[in-house]
Amino acid sequence: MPDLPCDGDGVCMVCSAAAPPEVDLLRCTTCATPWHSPCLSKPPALADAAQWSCPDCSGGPTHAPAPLAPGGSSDLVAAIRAIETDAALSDQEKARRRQELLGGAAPATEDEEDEGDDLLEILGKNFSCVFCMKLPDRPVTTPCGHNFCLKCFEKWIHNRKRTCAKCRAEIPKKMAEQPRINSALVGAIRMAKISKNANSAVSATAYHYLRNDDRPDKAFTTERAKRAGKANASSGQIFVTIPPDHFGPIPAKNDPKRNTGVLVGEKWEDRLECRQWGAHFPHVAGIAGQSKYGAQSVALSGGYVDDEDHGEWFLYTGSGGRDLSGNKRTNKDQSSDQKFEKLNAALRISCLKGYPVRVVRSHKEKRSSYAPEDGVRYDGVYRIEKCWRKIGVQGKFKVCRYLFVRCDNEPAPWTSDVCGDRPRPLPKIKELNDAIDLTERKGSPSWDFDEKEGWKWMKPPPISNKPILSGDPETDAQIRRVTKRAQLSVAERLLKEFGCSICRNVMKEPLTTPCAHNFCKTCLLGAYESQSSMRERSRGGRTLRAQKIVKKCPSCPTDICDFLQNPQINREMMDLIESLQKKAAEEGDIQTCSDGSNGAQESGDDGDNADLEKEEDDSSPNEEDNNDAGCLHADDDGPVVKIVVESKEEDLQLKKKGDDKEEKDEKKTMVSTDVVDIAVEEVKQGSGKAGNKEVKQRKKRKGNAADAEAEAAMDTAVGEDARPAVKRSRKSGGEGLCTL
DNA sequence: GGGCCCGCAGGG
DNA sequence: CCCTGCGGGCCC
Repeated sequence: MPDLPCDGDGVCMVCSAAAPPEVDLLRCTTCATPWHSPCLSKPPALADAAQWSCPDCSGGPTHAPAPLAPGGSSDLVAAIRAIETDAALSDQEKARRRQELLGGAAPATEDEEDEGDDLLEILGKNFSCVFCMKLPDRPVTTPCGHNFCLKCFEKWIHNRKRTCAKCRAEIPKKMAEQPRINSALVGAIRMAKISKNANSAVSATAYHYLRNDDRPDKAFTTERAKRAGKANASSGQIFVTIPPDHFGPIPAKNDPKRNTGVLVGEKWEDRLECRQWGAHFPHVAGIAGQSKYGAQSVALSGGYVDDEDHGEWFLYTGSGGRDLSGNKRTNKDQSSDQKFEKLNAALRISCLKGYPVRVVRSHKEKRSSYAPEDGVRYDGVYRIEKCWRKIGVQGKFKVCRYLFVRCDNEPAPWTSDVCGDRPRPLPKIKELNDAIDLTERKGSPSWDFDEKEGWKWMKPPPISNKPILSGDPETDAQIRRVTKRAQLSVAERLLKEFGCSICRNVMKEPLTTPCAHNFCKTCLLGAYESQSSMRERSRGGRTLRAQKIVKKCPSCPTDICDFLQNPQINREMMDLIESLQKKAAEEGDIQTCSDGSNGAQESGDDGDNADLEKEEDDSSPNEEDNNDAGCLHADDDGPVVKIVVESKEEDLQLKKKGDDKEEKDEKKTMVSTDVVDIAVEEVKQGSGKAGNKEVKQRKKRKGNAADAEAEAAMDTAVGEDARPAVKRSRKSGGEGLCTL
């Protein structure tokens, strides 16, 4: 028998004793509900009765966690589970990754802990449920702008109270009957808690839960290719425990499978297998790197005729400047200048910093005597001593050029030496005479030679910005999502929770509608500005009864007309937002210097860079979209004002994640049929276009080739799409084929 | 050996 | 999201 309280009439819902004697009644200190103590499965000791919280409020078994908002901790749990089940990881490594996942960055620093505390404090100061005095669990917000736990609120309502416990304002029937959880608050509170509990409670629970989950071991055989062969395969398990932005050799400690590390001369069948051992991660691309951070590795596979291989040193060509239309991945012919951007910029950073760059050679490089006969081979680390541009051998366009010189403690696979490299004089490069944009390292290199210890990091290697890959695409995608969130400061993430879905900025004077959507006061009111709540109708000479106008919430079909009569600012939320903004502003400095963009700040090398940037001919793409992305607006239907009196049953309870898309589509169709109604006012001009885009995207998802083509035709005809036709052709070609 | 094709991974 | 990319299978 579950524990049940006394009902509204004071009748025990367990034993049905009407009006039990007062001594047998226990009042919950949290929700004030009376309980018949003899019927409790675990009645409190007499001494504790004064402090007693009922099973509903104290988190007993009936108090199962509510389904979380989309993108919530279920992602997190899945990601943690993946770590736990990864047999390739030592317990220590697992712990480290869990921590990374939960805390945001590798070893949790004091700062982070402080941040968590601060935020919880801020939250606690601004929010507390009047009933339980705690941070609201499943928070609901009254139209008068006060926040409570759902449970506490329901208890209150259940006791036939129809006024706000805080301000005594009347609570509308709808809110009383169907309170909505304010998911913006849920997110904010949860994040603050996670950031606080990263090292203790949360991870401990997760750890236990996952330890017991003995899913079959994926071992090291995972090959996720869906079709035979590797032409279009997924890469499979990653065996080494380095993040994809790890520089330098792969040491034994990151090779839990063999405990040898990746040794010079190791060979693999192909690029996918090479990737699994971390020597060079990209599946197709020749350069692994990030434009503001550096390049970790390159592949020599004969993709660029300008390459020139001399074993201990070689000349490498940058990427780009080629026409990849027609759904190609590569193309021998240059058709435009390469620039020091993207991966080419990454290589240049490695040059400036003197980072070690891993090099793999592929059998596909036919013109080099150092290339392996078959497969892909790891040849150790090199440094990029100089880079520049020149007109490529094809004669028309500029290419980026890089001088790589070997600097590895292990001998190269082709030498009979037993020792690795020693610093050697730079080779004389003829083409340097007509080099453009020459860039050389000015400061001392990060990776350098020490007479006693050989090649080593003289300056600490750059701190990784990425989680370690598992090779399982789903897991990695989840981890990426989680860490991406984690990369924002906690305060920023909290602020993100408080975005107004009309103006997309952090809310000013937030209003919480009875349907639990949040907007800036001015945005929401502005959206209905020209509408009065009643509409005088006259037909012929006589005046008809005034008809009530329905005003739809901008985020859902709920009529919020009554709420709009006298909307109350959610003061608590407003105060919180202000504290957070202050905190985020303080954090600002720290954020910017930890994001890895300290790339090319070596003394004095900036002059060069600036020059380069200026000189680059600007064939800037005519982007029709700004980065505030159509997708943000796409689900923005704007408030729809209509005059129909209809009772639409809303079932917008907390939806499970994954239902999101359907919900959106549902909403869309609903609106489009409703638009027949008399007055339709859209908040945003141009939302029609956004909608159009959304439709296009959906079609694309469905792979509707005919529609896509019609669309493309329309684009051309209307001239709306300013992209060059070649760029589209790769995409449309792909679509056409994949549907058949 | 060359051309075509396209799933996938990563950068921004 | 959209774009890029020194692959790999397959057909000619």
